[in-house]
Amino acid sequence: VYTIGEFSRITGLSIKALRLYHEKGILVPSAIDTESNYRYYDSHNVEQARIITHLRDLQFGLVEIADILDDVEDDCDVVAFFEKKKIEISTQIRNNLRILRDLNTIIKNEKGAIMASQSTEFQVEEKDLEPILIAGIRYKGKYSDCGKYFGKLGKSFGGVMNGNPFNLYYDGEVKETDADIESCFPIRKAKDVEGVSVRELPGGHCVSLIHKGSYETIGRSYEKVLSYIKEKGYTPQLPSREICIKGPGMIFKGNPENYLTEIQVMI
Amino acid sequence: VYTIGEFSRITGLSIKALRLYHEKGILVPSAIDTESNYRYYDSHNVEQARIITHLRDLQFGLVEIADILDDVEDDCDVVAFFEKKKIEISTQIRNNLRILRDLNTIIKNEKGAIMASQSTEFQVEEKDLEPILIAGIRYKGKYSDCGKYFGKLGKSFGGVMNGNPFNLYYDGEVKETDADIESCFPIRKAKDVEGVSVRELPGGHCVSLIHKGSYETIGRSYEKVLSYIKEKGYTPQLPSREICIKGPGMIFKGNPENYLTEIQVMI
DNA sequence: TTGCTCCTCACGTCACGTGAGGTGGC
DNA sequence: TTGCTCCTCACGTCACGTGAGGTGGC
Repeated sequence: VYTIGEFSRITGLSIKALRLYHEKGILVPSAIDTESNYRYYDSHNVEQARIITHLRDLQFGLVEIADILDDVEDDCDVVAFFEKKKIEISTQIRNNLRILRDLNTIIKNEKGAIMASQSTEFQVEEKDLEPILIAGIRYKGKYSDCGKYFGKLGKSFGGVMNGNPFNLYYDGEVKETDADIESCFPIRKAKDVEGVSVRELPGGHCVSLIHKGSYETIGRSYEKVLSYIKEKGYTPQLPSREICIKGPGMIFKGNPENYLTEIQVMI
Repeated sequence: VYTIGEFSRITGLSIKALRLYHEKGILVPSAIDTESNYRYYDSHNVEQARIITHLRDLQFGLVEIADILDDVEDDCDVVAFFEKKKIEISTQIRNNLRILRDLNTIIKNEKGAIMASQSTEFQVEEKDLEPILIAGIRYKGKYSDCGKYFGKLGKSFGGVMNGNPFNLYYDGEVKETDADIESCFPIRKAKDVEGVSVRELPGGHCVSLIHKGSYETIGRSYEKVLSYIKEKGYTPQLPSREICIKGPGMIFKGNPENYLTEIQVMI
């Protein structure tokens, strides 16, 4: 026979837990001193404790453990309980995997934005772009519609998105409304979705500038890009690209002063 | 402006939850009637509620949400919180996957045992056995040592175990102690482990009988098998196999009266 | 006397849910 | 008057942990 302290050390269950299990009738000491109320445990209790610990490790609650202990004396009878628990655990796992995906998406986005805002002084520069696989939805409307379309794309391509969203502008001029826009996501794997164009966007040489601040002031950055192109004697090509490096976040809207948009004009 | 009921319907947060968030300072109504203490919410609150809901979906507790809301106004600043949460969630997933594996193992074992005990009337019968890939540890000792060796094998081959554990007996006679035993598990995939023999156990024709009850009475079942073999004029071959269809369970010891052991003697 | 072990309350944690009991406007 | 909405306590859930305050034997 063991005192509660010894028994706690043997079983790895805390004294507080043991008192609780006693109170709930889950693990009753083999003897209790009527004078002092001291609890005394025996080797049969050790076996019970092993079972309880095992069930607790499998995420069973004390009430469930009590039920199992009452109804079951053989592993056979436990199968129904376990099937139920299996469903619970599977649900938890699925949910946690979703959370992990969401967290990763946000972290990746934000890290990209932080790096972009540190690494560059927002000068006009020339770049070579690789071809990329994209999914895009083309429509006539205004810039602010793009959030809606990014949302749509996100639903269909959530798992295979592979970089920041961007818009393609097919108009030669700036149009406030009725503009010809394609909202796109780089993706890892092609997939057929109704109303979405999945294709490879060709690479090439371009002139690029990162615009800092609200979208409303992007005109000034565009002017810089276009005057640079003129100066160098390049021929700008449509569509132009606007990559959303940092816009309103998934969680917070953030301060528009800190939004980052990269303008790319192919030449 | 909305009353708490309207706001609850808009945001999908319960009235009780909204009152709690108010109390905790996480989501404070834009106005409160000094007379009636009625809470009134506005569109800014709707945006706050969206953020809170999103964070709650990502398994953040209310205290963490309060911290984030205090410290953060841009998704950038949230990365540290999210990295931490990512570790938490990953740990949960790993743990849940382990639980799922454990549950599946027990369920599979018990279902097998239930089927075995229903499908047969425990008659001596002849069977053809397929060759199987096994991992085994051979030792000299007594039957009751095998639990220890099954435990060892379980640790090394936990992920690839593929059926019930069994013992091979290399002695022609029954020995209480100092018997030549190999404790084995069928496995799905070979793996090199120190002190463990991994190999294919050949198939063939055998005489089989399921023994019901404690191991101590298995001698009688053996006699039945051997007299059947003699009757038929077969030549028994070593080692004989004893498959533990149902023994002491992972959780409960169960009643030895219900233990099932299949004896197989190759001929 | 000190240190150790045991005991019994009672309260805290977490994110609410569930009443009870009452108010005010339609 | 009835039904609806809002309010404030206060208590329950879950599996313990954390004291407080006291006992008994070495």
